[in-house]
This record gives sequence, structure tokens and C-alpha cells, in this order.
Amino acid sequence: MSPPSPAAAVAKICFNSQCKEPLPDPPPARRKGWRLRSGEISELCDRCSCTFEQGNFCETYHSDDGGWRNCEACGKRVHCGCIVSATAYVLLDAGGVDCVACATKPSAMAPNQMISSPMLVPPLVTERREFPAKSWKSVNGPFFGQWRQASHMWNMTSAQSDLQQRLSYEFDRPNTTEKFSSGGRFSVLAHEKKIENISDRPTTSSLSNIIRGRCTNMKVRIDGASSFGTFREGNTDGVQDSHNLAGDNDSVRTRKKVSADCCSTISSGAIPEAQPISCISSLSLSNVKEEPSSLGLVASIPSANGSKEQHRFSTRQPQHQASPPLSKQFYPQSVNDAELQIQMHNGKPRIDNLVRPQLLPRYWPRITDQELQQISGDSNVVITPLFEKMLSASDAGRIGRLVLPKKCAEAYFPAISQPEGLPLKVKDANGKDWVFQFRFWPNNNSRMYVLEGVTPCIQAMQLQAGDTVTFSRMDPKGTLIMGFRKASGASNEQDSQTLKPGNDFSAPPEADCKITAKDLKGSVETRNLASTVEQRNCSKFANEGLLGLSARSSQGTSRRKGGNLGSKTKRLRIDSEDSMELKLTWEEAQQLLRPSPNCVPNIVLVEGHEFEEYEEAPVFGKCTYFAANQTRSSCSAAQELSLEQLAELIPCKTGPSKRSRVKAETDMEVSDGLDTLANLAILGEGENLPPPSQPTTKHPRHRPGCTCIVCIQPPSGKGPKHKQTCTCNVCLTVKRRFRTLMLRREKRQSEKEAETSVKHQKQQPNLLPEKTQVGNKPSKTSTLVVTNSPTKPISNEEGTSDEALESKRLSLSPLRAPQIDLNIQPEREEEPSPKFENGNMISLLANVTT
DNA sequence: GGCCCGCATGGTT
DNA sequence: GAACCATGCGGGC
Repeated sequence: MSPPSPAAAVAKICFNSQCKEPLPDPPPARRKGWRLRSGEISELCDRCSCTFEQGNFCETYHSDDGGWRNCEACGKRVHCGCIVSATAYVLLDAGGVDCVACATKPSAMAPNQMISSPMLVPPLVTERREFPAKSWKSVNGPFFGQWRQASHMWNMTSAQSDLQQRLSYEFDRPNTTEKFSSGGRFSVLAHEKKIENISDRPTTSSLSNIIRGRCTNMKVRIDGASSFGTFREGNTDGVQDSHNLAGDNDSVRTRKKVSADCCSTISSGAIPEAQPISCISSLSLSNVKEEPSSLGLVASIPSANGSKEQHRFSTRQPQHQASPPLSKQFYPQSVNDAELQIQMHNGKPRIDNLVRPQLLPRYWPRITDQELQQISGDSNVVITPLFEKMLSASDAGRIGRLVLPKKCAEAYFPAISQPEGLPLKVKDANGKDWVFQFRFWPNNNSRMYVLEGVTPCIQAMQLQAGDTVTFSRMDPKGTLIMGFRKASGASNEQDSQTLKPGNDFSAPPEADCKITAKDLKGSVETRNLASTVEQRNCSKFANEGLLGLSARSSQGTSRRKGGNLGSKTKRLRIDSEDSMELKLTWEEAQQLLRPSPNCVPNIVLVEGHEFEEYEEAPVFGKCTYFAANQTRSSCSAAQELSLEQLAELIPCKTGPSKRSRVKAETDMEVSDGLDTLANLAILGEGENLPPPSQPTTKHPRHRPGCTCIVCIQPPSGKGPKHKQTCTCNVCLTVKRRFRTLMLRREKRQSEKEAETSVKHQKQQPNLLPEKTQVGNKPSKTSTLVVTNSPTKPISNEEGTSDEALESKRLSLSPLRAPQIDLNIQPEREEEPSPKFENGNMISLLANVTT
């Protein structure tokens, strides 16, 4: 790039040769830039001036030029190749340069293995308006929110890219700041004082400049929201669109045009939400560099749960909050946009500067200060968030393997050369040590890193798919810290840790409602969804359990196809989709719930909403029609099976293999929201019932939402088993139905025989069980479809017939004797015969029961 | 039969 | 198209 031409000023255009924007005649918008060789001051347009004041001028306009060097002390990239930045560095006697920030430090930096003490060389410059802001700006890079780099990553060598150096200089000087504040607190006021002290020198700028620059940055984020992580702080001018400013692909790729007025807006004092600059937590403080550039800002940002949390904004240590995609996805609408953007911007995780560019944003840690504090417990440690990962179904499953993002594993975990890996000691937020096996599998000429043995930890944390685990490093010991965050924007670590122990940590407060599914196991992962439901006057059902299932259902659905919870698009859709799904399912659910026949509800007022409370469990009923134009059978358990019965009935299945269970779990269809709710409603009643079951929608004739006993059954193997001699209502009902089915089958068999012999016997099928020969066809006929038939169930008093049927049932059942496979597919053999379909079923059944 | 290990597969980025 | 990664799945114990 060529230096600005003095002629530009003469022509009353911006001195910046890359801008050349005409300067307004009345000079208010004509602002001073750098001192020219002639002694005059260049005149810049407002925009460029702003950039200059913020110290971003060279980075903005000269980033591709030569002459960039790195501060010997801090590694910060300094442009030494133009007059603009002539005052931004100090030539060192021993060679090299120091940035002004380091050069002007009154004292040596705190010990930091990575950063040498700056030479206390007073600035040689006389006009250095941008100094503090410059320091700030430098944070910007394409990764404006860089977090302190992992220590081992800080061993920068000259071979490192310029970008890396530029990035890394900003961060990871935790120790330098520890001494900076006593009591672990650091306030901007103190900082301001320091700045003022420095500003006694002509080379420093005022805090207002800093703040202005900082806020400009915020504004940038606000305006250019979506490209989080790609804006360079301080690049507030729209010009950046047309210039390759960043020098890195990320920036170039995602740079967005920012409204040109942002600079002036901010310069005019509009400081968005960056107030009270105070109270930087010790943890944060420890990461704040002892220099003006490490200005820490605090903004109150409503947490997802509605409470306002103070979030520190450190230009040097942008704090842990939402990585862009995540934050965009999870932060509720309640979060003020501006705040959110600020948060997104400034809360950029302090991720490793070298690794971060390689990490997908979804792995960027967004652990909060509170979380960090909670983890650390004291201010003498430095917590460096490394990465985080949303647990996939398999991660949270029983396999006990947590798949680690490759780059994260390679960057932050010990290098392993053997697949066996090595044990890795990880401390959780409670200080408990866990030892995982960190290993890898060869995979497609690559590696797949996993942490094995995480199940106990995950269980202890009550995590499940969709939740997020965060990995941090606690210095100086370098201890690995494993935190977690419950899914959804509403829940954070605090949330999760305040949950009551046990699986039922999300027990609804409205436990008095019969249908509250008080035993539903859920999680806070869907609090955002809960809110959605609550908004729909569904607080009773808005319990996490209920919603959690829905969420899990979603996850289950997206298992294979787009099942990656980390999938950006998927995650971005989670809220809306699930919410919509809940909208539908809730309404449907209302219709699905029916009182027991002889039950009079008590009207309970909860949160202003009326709920019908039944002494007897509601039954779940929704008609399912098997054949068009013919209500052959209502697949409604409500008519004969109470919820309690169903609850007892459901578990009557032998447990399949683990693999089958897993498969069953993954069979869950998100589109079948009704099924989900159906199961919830059913299961919610049973204390002994397993966690929400997956609907069975494998029966072609059963529509999604079908509530028949077949469809509502839980996954195989769950729940208590009933003995063969069990006489509970459920078992009796099952037996009764089974008998009905058997009789049906026998009838069909008889019909066949009859057809070949006596034609009139078609109407009088042989009902004697002894003659049935169904043994060769096991059993899928043991359909437990709850029919709508008016046929009276066969009573238990049907002595010998019952016994015969029972023995036959046992012989027919593909399962163990006392168990009935509720997963069998009735459609095959129970497919109604042509006669049935001709509407003769009732009469046939009547015959059966007589 | 169930569990675990390790690899393979395939969807997503 | 390659890399990543979630998950399936076979085989051994």
C-alpha cells in the first residue's frame, strides 16, 4: 500500500489514500490524523479518523503491507512500515521493537513464562493518540475474543505465522494481572486512573478514547452481528469491506460491511450497555493484562434464565460467553439484542489463539465467569477455557465414550501416539477428580479421539445429550477442568448444580397435578422450551421432563440424519422446531387426555390456569382408525385400559439387548410429537415406569399419535416385569385381549377349514382352542391393539378356555413365557381378513365371546 | 445374553 | 472432495 498522499489533504479528501472520501467543507467532520513529516497533521474523514484513533488504522489499511513486526515483549503485531504507526513502537537497543504499550509500562510485567518483561523505555513519540486504543484494537484480530492460549501453545516461535503472533500477543498473560489488583477485583476506574497516569505522557490517550474505541467495537458487533468472530475490532468503517484488512481468511471471508455511522455514533458517546465498568472478577482479572489495553468492561447481560449477570468485557480477555453460533442459537429473545451482540462480541471465549482458528465455533468455550469462578473457587488460579462440546446422544449414552473434537483433543490434551492413550485426570466443578482414558481410534487415515469412562461423570453431572461439557485448564497446575452446562440458554451451570440430586432434578414445582408427570425424568435442557409452553398456559406440562422428552425426541430424531447436535444448522433450529412441535403436541395432548370413565375432576387452579385433577389417572385416548371409512377399531386404550393399567402393562416385555435398546431409543421420531406426549402422559403416571419411552410407530396402520397399547409401549426391556401369575388389571387385560386375539385367530383358522368343508359354517367358526393350529405362526398375532369393539372382553372366569389359551399363548409367544411382546407387529397376521374388512368383525367377535 | 471394544459407515461441514 | 464425527455394528469376552 502506498502511503497517503499529501495531495489528498490538499484536495480536501481524506488523507487516507484508500479512502479519499471528500472531506466536508466545514471541518467538523474533518479530523486530525497523524503528524506528517512536514509537521502538519493529516486530515481524515470521520471514519478514518475514528479508525486511527482506535489504533486500527494500520491493521485496517496496511495489514497487507510489509513492515509488520512483533513486540518483543508481548508479541503484539506492530506496523513499523509507515508514518502512521511511527509512534506505535519503540526500537530496542538490542534490536527488535516494543509496542508502546509495553514500552511505557511503568514496571516490569508480572512473570509470565511467555512474555518477557518489557523494556522500560519511555515512549519516543510525541503524539500518540491511538496508543491505548491501539492496544485495544489489537485485540481485534479476526478473533477479537481470543482467550488466553493454552500454555503449551504459547511457545511461539518465529516460525509462527504473523497472524498467530498478532493474535497471541493479546492474551494469556494471566499472571501479569494478578498483581494488578488486590482482592481479585479490578475496576475500570482503577484502570482509568492508570490510564490517566499514562496519559500524562503525550503518547497516551484518554480513557474516553478507549471507551469510544471500545464501544465502537461494540457497535460494530451490534451492526454486524452475524459474523461473530470475524470482525476485527475497531474496523468500524465501511471501507473494510473493500479492503483486505484482516490478513486472514476468516476475516476476509466473513467480513461484513458495517454501518459507517457506527463510529460517529460511538464517538458521540453512545456507549452501548458497557456500563459500569466494574467488578471484574478475579478470574477475569487474572487474565487482564496490565496495561490500558486490557480494559475490562462489565455489562449486565441477562442470563438466559432471566437474571442479569455481569459480564466482563475485556478487550484483552474477552470473556466467556456465547460463542457466536451458540449464542445466537440459544440466547433467548429476552436478551437484548445489543447486549447480546456485545456479549457475543466481548464474550468471545478466550480460546487458544493458535487453535481457535482451527476449531469450529461450536467448540469455542463459552463458559461464563460464574462458571469459572465456581470452578476455580479462588482467584489464585487462572482458568483457561479450552473448548466445549455439546454432548451427543452417544456421548451421553451408556457407552461411556465422549468423542472429542479432534483438533481440540490434539490441541489441549496430551499428545498420544498409541491408540490406548493415557489416563487423563479431570476435575469437575465440584472439585472431584475423574480419570478418563484419553485415547483415539484410527479412523479414515485420521484419528478419532475419545474420552472413555465418562459415564459416571456424566451421570454425576446429570448430563444428557444436548448438554454441554466444557474443558478448561486451571493454571498454574494445568489441571484439566470439566464443567458442564445444561442445554438451552436458560440453564447454565448454576442451574444444573442447583438441581436437586438424583434423576429427578427437574421435578416440576407443580407436583400436585395428577398429570404433571411428576416422575417424568427430564432435564433442564429444555427450559427454553418450557417457557414456550408456559407461555401457552401450559405450565403444568412445561416441566422439563415433559419438554425434555420432546427435546430428546428431537435429538433422537436427528440422530443419524443431521443428528449431530453440534450441527450449526441443527442447533439453530432447535428452539424453533421444538417449540413449534410443542405447540402442536400440547394442543394435541389436551385432546388426548381423557378422564377415566367414572371420574369427576377437581378443578385446580395453578398459576391462573385451570386444570382438571382426577383422582383416578387420566387415560390416554385418541382414536386411530385402521381402515378408511371404517372404524374397525379404535386404537384407544382409554376405553378399557386405565392409565395405571397401561403403566403396569407397558413394562411387560423382556429386555432386549443393549444394542436393541439403543436402537429403540434412536428410533424415536421427532415428527411424532404426539407419540412423545402420549408416552409422557402415560409414563408420567407410573412411578415405576422407566424414563419416557419411545413411541412405536412401526405399525403402518397406526398413525403418529396413535395411543394404542402397541404404540405407547415403552422401549423393550424397560420397566418391571410381571409374573405370569400376576393378576393385576393390566395383566388381566392383556390376557383378556390376548384371548380375544387368539380367538380371532382360531376363528380364522376355523373359517379356512370351514370353507373347505361346510359352507354354512363360515358363520359358525370353530372356537375350540384345542383345534386351533396357530403354533406354527408365532405370534405376531398377539396383537394388543385395544380395539373399539363393543365386544365384551372375555372374562377371567372362562376357566378352561383361559388355561388353554394361556398355554397356547406361552407356546406362541416369541418371548419368554410370562411376557408379552408389545413390539410385535400386529399388522401382518392380525391383518383383518377380507371378512373382517367386510364389516363382519363384530359378529365374529361376538361369536368368539359366546 | 450382555457388555465392551474397536472399527466402519455415512451424514455433515 | 476431504475431514470430521456421530453412531452403527461385528466380534470377542
